[in-house]
Amino acid sequence: MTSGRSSRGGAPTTEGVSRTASAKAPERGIPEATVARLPVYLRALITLSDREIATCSSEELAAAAGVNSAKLRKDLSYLGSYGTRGVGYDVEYLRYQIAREIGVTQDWPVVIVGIGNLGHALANYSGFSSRGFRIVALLDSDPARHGEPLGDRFIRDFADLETIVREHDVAIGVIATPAHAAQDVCDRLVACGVTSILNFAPSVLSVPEGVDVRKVDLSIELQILAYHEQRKSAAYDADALTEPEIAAAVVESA
Amino acid sequence: MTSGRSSRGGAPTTEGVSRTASAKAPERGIPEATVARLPVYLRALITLSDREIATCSSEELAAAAGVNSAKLRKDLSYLGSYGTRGVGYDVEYLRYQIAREIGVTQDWPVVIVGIGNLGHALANYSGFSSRGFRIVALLDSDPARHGEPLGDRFIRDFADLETIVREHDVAIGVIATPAHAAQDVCDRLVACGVTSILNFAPSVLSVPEGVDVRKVDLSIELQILAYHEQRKSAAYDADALTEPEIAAAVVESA
DNA sequence: CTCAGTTTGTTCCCACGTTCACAAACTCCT
DNA sequence: AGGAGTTTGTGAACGTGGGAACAAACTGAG
Repeated sequence: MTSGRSSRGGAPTTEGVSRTASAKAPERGIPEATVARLPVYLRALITLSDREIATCSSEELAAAAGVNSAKLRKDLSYLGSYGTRGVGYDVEYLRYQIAREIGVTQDWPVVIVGIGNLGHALANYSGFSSRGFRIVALLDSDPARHGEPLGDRFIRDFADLETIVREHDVAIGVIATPAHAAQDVCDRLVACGVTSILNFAPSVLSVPEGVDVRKVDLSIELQILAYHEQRKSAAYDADALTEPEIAAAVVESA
Repeated sequence: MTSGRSSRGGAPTTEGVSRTASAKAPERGIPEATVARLPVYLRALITLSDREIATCSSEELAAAAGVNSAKLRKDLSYLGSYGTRGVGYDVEYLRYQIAREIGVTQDWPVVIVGIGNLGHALANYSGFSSRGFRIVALLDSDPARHGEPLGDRFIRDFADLETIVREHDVAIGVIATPAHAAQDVCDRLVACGVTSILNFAPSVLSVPEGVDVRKVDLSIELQILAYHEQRKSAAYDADALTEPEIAAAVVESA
């Protein structure tokens, strides 16, 4: 078990207290960056598993996941020592361990709020159900949509939210409404006891402590690409100019 | 005017050389984390602008964008000195400067490949067109879908890709196909000269140097939420156990 | 003009994340 | 058994990012 530890963090600057309340003492603490990659590793392992590959090296798995092998090994080391030196990783075993660590070995009931174009796409998305996420309700505030069949469910009234959340013990909510409705929906979800929210609406949500929000913003992703694309073109332009011309252009733009 | 001054950059820590070769010397280098936030600031400024607010402080803008004000000021400082001390930022002016820096003051033709549920949602998404992104083609390899109207376009054959890309000088492609088709589509896009790709398919794309890929993966986002959700529950469980019991449980699971 | 009040731009420092490089631990062959 | 070859797990160096704090630069009142 290598009780050593040490080296991590090192300076307990703002901690000191810590032991105050109850738990929180060990805080196994898998870094956030690692958590974000675990699902990628899991998918790569599932692919290998489907191809009936029993064992793989960190190099192979890293290639399948699109990362550097040293990073992969360090990431996996936060979970424990699940590999064998000189051999590699057992695909099925590692797959199970990662799935357990992420929590996808259990069933997660999910509600989707806002059944427009995106909501339809989400409701039909097979990637949800295949990873332990079960859509228990599709909610919309527009009465014209109530009762409409979608996937293996029917669209229901957003007013039924609280009943549904309590009945199915829902912890995760997906917001796919227009931006102007997102904060209201979010507040309602939180009030019902939902503590994790995936937000597709282009708006900043404010939530109380203890509630996690992740946002997916299509427009922002495109803008980031546009920025880099613009710089690629600018690099060409810069090559076409001599240094004095660059200096002149800089002054001009100021 | 403030001709001289500058003061940008400040600490030439690891630079020193820099002046060596031709271009690449200045390399204004906005940090990636900052680039990812600029679209958020832009959206916040547009909201303020719509409310006819002429000026705002870093504190106000930071609140609207959901970030810390020191971080916001530092981010903006990479673009230049666009604020006035003791006053704040001119909303319209800053809005324009950020839009120009990101590149959304110009028009970006975009093709979407794979018109399933998600492709439909993307084609109808207003956030694209409102930020300078113009969808010039919706492509799918399924002949049954060709000619189908969607938004203000018709679905066309994927085989037309090269013609369309050359005709409209498309630099950005969106992949919304099933996972198994994504790498092929990606290769075709790259071969036609597309250098920025937004990938919605749950697969790792490999591209040559110089091509940017960003991925949006709904399933991964949910899994990250599930991980944190699981730990919240685990915290409760831990509270219910005494320390020896925790130790026992840990050993057992290993 | 001067002074008090306000807000930006920047510096400094710490925490986090990435990568290299290598010892430890395993397999396989002779 | 022993040694060569392979691959993991991790220590250490490096780079990036975040936040507190403060000097610089502005406004406005007297």
